[in-house]
Amino acid sequence: MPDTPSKPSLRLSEFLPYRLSVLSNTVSRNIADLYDRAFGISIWQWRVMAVLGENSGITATEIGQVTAMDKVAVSRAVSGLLDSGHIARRASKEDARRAILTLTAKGKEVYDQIVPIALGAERDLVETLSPDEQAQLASLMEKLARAAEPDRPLW
Amino acid sequence: MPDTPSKPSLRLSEFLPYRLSVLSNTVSRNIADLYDRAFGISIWQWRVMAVLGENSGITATEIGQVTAMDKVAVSRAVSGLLDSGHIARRASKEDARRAILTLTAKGKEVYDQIVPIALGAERDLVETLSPDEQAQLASLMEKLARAAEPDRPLW
DNA sequence: ATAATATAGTTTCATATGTAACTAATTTGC
DNA sequence: GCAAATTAGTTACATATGAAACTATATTAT
Repeated sequence: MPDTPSKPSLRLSEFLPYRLSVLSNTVSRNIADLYDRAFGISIWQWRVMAVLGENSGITATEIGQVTAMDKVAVSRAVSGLLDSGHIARRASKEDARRAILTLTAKGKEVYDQIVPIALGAERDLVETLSPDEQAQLASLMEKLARAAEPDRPLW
Repeated sequence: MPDTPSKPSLRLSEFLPYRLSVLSNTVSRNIADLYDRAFGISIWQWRVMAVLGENSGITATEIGQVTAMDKVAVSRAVSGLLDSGHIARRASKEDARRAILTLTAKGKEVYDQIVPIALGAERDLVETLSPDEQAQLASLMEKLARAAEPDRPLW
């Protein structure tokens, strides 16, 4: 029996990269809207602040490594956050090329306000999943991330 | 016992929206690079072609609904694909505002070449998962998508 | 029939983003 | 100790993107 003409062999709506992209954009935009509207902070700026909240006093390059942002994106986010007074910068004593970044008091305040918003949004999302499913999700994403980028740093 | 100061209550690397975003961008960029390099087709153009490959003769607005692209993005992708001769446009007889879009012969050829590339890339990604895990992934993403966008069309 | 409203799609404008070129400081090799 | 190569970060330029204004057609209400 000859092959049936097998019309469309790709259904966009079931194509994993497409579904990932739509899901990710929807989720990120929903959350970013929250803190952008409240604090005028972009998604890239928030990532920088989030990293500094976890680990104060690191450099732009280190932020780039942790956040998967390229150095231009980091530079621009840092520049905006300096202007708005959310972070401060001082030159490293050991290496004058590097700049040590920290949250200012104002930055800490905003950070402390955004964290529960971000975590709440995440919770709204994952609480539709059972604890088992949440664990599955984490594991599956880890595997996919490793498959997509084999030389990825292990976090 | 007083609360411990609970340092960073948000770890970016474990924050689902962030992980989704990094994963999605990595995956999409990997695949888009393949057909961009080979055919000079952008990710938005590919989505338009993918929809027309599944369902020929629809309008820009319908493409936007199916692909979650806004109408400006569709308009630009369509414009580029018309220029490159991958799709054709004719006015609808019932409604002169609408334009009926179809893949040209050239567009079909390219479509038929990209489909296996895209599916192969998807397979490389998901074949690291067991069939069970693949089913879990689909189900989890469906639940998350519904939680992220409650009024989403059911596909 | 006609004025008001709505819809399909394009264009404009302002902003965001990525690549490459650049500046300044540091490290390496000799 | 110094020229060559690296590294941190910024700037410039070209392109991508999103929001809003716009054009043309179609629909609705009177």
